[in-house]
Amino acid sequence: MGNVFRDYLQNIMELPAETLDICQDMVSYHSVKKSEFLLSSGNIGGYTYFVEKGILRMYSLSTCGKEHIVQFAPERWMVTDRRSTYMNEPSVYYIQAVEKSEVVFLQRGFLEKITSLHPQTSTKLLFYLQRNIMLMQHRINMLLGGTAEERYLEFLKQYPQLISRVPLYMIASYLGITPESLSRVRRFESMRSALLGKSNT
Amino acid sequence: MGNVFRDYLQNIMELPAETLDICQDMVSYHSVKKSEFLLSSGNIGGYTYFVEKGILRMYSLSTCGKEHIVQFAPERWMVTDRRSTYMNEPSVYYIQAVEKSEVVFLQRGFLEKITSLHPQTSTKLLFYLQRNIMLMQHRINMLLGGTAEERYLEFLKQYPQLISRVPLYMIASYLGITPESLSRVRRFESMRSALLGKSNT
DNA sequence: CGAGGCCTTGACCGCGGTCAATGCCCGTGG
DNA sequence: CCACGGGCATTGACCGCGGTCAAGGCCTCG
Repeated sequence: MGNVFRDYLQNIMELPAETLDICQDMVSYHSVKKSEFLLSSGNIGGYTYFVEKGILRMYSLSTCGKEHIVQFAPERWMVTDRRSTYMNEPSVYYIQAVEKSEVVFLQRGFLEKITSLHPQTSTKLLFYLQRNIMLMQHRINMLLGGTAEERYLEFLKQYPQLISRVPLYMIASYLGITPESLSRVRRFESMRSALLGKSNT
Repeated sequence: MGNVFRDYLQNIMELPAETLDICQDMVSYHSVKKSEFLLSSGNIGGYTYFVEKGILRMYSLSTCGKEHIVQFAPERWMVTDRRSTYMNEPSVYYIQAVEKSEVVFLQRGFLEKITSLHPQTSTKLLFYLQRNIMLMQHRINMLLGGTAEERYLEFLKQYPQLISRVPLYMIASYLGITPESLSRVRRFESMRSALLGKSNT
């Protein structure tokens, strides 16, 4: 198992090393190649994925063949289709590596086991989920209200690390617009900053 | 405190009555009138609201004065601006009664207290939050992909109880479209079902 | 060096937003 | 009991943002 994950559990989740050792057998460490799939639509998701290095994305495929990215998971994020994993239903999502990644696979029930072994962790875990919900609320708010341009600017603000690492057509899909549209928005942006003087360094 | 809430904690959350009694002072029961506000933008949210009867909605106001409904909370749902309540920041949301409602106010930290008193509850609580995230994932998916019509039909499927109780302009706002647009969609729907014969009873 | 993936550009078009007017329902008060 | 008024839903005319389609350029990788 990777050290990033150990670190995360011990420092962020405040989980003692011993508890972690007990659960060793519920986690495993994998290298995944760019574009490799960890979950495909139709299958049942058995794992939650913790990203040590790289980026995963979770997306669905609409009937007309379009990808909709529900979530990016860069370093220290977790991703899973909760419906599939917890309800034991076939997933409607794909989880795929955007770049070569190092990923910790957490077996279904791992987090529950940890909280039962060490109840104090549940506070942290609840907090993590709350944060997750917060972010999703905010995103819904954006999708409801913002124009293509506003959403793009908001994305830049919130995930500056991602723009350079994720292909634009995926970002477009995350924002709910087409690559063409994103391209137009970006042109306007660069024209604008050119006019205002090159105050961007 | 209302019985619905007691029921919910004891049967769904499997919380023993004694534990609940210890926390009595962290909850309070209120009747709220239609259109009354429980939280206004700019204030700090101190409570999570559990709806015993009625419907609450949480929404934001965009700069151009438009409402965006993040969530409806009918009977047995909880609603709160997690960012504000847990980060102690002024909220950007409003929480308002859609109809006359009976609401239990849970003080910040109530749920945490419960899980610390009775750790088994955390599993249930985690489950509740997971469910919440699941639903939001699904909604994001809809907002990303669906046309106005698809979103409306999906809403009908998921929340049939709400259409008759919530004014259409709020549903439009929840779907991220204008009332005019929703009206057009509904006309098409009724024309369609008229043509196909009145197989709708 | 070739091929394929990604980004951009332009022309066109349609969904859904905007604005304005009308209708409908219902609660309130004279 | 009826008249009035205000909130909500609907309709129509118009328009613009962003989607679609097709083509071209560029970079990377085999």
